[in-house]
Amino acid sequence: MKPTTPIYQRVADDLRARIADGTLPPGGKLPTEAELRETYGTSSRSTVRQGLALLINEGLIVARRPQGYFVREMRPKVYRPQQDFRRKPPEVDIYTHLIASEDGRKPSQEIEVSIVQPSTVVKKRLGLTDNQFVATRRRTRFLDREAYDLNDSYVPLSLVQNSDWMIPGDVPRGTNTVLAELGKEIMGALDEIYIRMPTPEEVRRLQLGPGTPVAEHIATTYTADDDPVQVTINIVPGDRNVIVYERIKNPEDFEARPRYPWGTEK
Amino acid sequence: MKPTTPIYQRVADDLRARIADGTLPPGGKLPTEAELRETYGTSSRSTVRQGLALLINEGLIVARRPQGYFVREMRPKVYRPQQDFRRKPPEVDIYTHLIASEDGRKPSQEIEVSIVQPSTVVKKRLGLTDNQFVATRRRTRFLDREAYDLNDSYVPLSLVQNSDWMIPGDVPRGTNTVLAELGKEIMGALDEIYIRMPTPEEVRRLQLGPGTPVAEHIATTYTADDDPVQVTINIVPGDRNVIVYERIKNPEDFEARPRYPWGTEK
DNA sequence: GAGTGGTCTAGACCACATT
DNA sequence: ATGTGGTCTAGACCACTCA
Repeated sequence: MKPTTPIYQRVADDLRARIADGTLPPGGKLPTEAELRETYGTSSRSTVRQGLALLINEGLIVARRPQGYFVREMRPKVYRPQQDFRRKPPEVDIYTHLIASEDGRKPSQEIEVSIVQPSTVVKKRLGLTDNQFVATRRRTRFLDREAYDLNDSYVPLSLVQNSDWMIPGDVPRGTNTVLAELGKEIMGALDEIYIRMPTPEEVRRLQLGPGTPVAEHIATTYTADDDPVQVTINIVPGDRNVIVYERIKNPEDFEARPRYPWGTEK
Repeated sequence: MKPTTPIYQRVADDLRARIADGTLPPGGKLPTEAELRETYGTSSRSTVRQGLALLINEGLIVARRPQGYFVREMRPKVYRPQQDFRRKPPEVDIYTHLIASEDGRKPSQEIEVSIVQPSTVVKKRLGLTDNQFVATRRRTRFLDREAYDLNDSYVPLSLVQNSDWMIPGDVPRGTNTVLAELGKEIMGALDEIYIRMPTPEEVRRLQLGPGTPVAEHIATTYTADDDPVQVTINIVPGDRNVIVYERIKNPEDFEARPRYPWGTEK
């Protein structure tokens, strides 16, 4: 009956409990590997490191060489409201301005426009055949220099060739307005949210710490006659965002709705 | 300039590439630790294990002792549609029936009802003072025996005392109907979605593999006069779910909307 | 019984930030 | 210069499943 819990598990469990009850506060310093080795009997260095690795992968602590291990501080989360789709379609390029008004931090973005072969994910959602190309706007968006999401939009090339959509910079009136001028007014959208660990590429672009999962948010927008127009793939780091949706029975009540009222902490 | 990449990184990078390009298909067997040790020169066992640990934490592989390491197979994702809030409020307890009709798998759930002191998360959203208690329905929901989410609802105790809400079983007409009968008709909701790694408790209850992140979905429902009624906290494992929302400009078009049409794979 | 991964030991040398 | 974590070596014993 007695499957004595491994030493590295006890290390992780004890430290996790001390983090949970506040004995080790956010930003606080953990014992060094040498100290832990002593605390938990004469175990070897890799054993305590194995325990610490668990906590790193849970996103609870970070290692800062050569200062030691520290309890991770959650940066304030970004308010990411779902736009009211009943009054106006979502405007992707004015996102940063929306956020700027909610928060003291300065938004900026890097935009890169190109023509590519669509991935199967994009192809399937736009209903494309094999030899059709798509135009893509790849954005990395920052708040006070810190990257806070990746946002790549795709539309069939035939649709936007020679339009403002292809301008490699901010489109002040919003890309959806451009699409409306091209006869593709957005009337609805389907959002899919996948939860997963980031790829190494995403870790690099978003400077993610270990143990930070992401949401992959795929939004497909449609015209009134169910014609898919644009696919947007949004990579949202879990440690600096909360995704907020509002649902309401009667759209006319919208003004009275509670916005996201809980500030920066859950 | 040449910071030679560590051996364990090369192990992880190579294997990750082979998984990405399909050389190692889902369910396929990786080389054993001994084989990898040989492939990457005379390195020691812990070195290759360190590389494999990276892939495990990325959710790409699993270790099955004593068969070896295998590429993780994504189980078909559960369709989790956003109910149409404009026609009827969400009915939490008939969730399982909704899903049963979309999918061949058999749903079941365990429900436990109790009275507790609210956590700060719940207290804040329900606007409670310090000495108010809440009633809670904790559910673990299964599909073909596999747990696929945790769903805990909270309402002020004063509201539902002696009502059907407290029945520790399925409430066929839905808990929101019960609340409506108590004078609290749900007219809107605010959804927050946090992305994070699971707690050990969640790992246990959902039998999560390493490297599986979760979404914590907090839904707060309101009456027409902005009175919070119920908080539901839903823990959604990332490896067996996709969260789907639909947005639409004109509610009357709803019937024509595209549902989630992409089956079990992204 | 053979082979797998799980746990652990007892060292080594290194890069790096702070003192 | 010191002490930290990062990487690596070269073993050990164990539990478990499969042939």
